Amino acid sequence: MNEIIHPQISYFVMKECSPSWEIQQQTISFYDLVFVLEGSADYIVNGEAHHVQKGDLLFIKPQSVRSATTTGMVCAAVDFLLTANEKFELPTVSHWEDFTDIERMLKEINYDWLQKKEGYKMKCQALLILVLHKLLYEKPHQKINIHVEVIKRYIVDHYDQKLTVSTLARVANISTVYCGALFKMTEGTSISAFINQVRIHKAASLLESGEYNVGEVAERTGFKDVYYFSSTFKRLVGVSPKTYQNRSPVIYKRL
DNA sequence: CTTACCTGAGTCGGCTCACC
DNA sequence: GGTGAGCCGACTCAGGTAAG
Repeated sequence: MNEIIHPQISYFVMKECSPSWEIQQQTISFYDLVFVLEGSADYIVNGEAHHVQKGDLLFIKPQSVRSATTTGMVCAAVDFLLTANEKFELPTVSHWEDFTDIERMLKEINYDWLQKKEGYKMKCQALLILVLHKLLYEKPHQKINIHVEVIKRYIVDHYDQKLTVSTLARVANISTVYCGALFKMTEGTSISAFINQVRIHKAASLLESGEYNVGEVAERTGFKDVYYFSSTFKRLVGVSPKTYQNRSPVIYKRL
């Protein structure tokens, strides 16, 4: 699957489909995404029947044969194309417990698509990429834990400062031990590992910039000890900070 | 001389588990 | 959702080597 794709929206609609609505059997030449916001519908995709209802996402690939009927449904549908070397894969049907974010973005696309003001295609394309990113990288049944979100955002905003679990627990207003356990359970990684990951990602971009030496990068990313920074960087990235910097193209030259 | 890196010892905070 | 205890690994510090 591509890390970045450039979907060209050919058709977008957000509408209420009456019981008389139907799609005749046809082979499509585009990607078709249908998000059911209310009601239900019966789709047949490549000979396979799918009953979709509120919260269901239907994903149909190009060259698929599809037909559909409904007893009444509110849905958002988007048809899009990718360039020849781009690919996008999702299950034909997936169910989303919490689709408020997706619905909000689809409504935003609808708002701009209907107005067709200058630059609307660029904005709709960007919003569709956000929707596709969410569909691809978030699990449909994944519940976002508000405490963990608060902790992660605090870490990203304060990675250059001394961060302890007790500080983060206070920020999230939960106990220290529970904080660590909750984070591990939700994210699958420990808090300290997450902090290191954020710091090393930031360090890598500072090194790439060529503006700072290894010691300055260590200081700017919250590492008190440049040697500890160096060993952590090497453990996570695979090469020492200096080697990494030397391999990166120069963006800024130090004076 | 400066910078980067390595190693070993000691300390302390975080993680896990059992339990409430 | 929270606590206590024990273990372990992350981290610090000091001392050293190597390369430019």
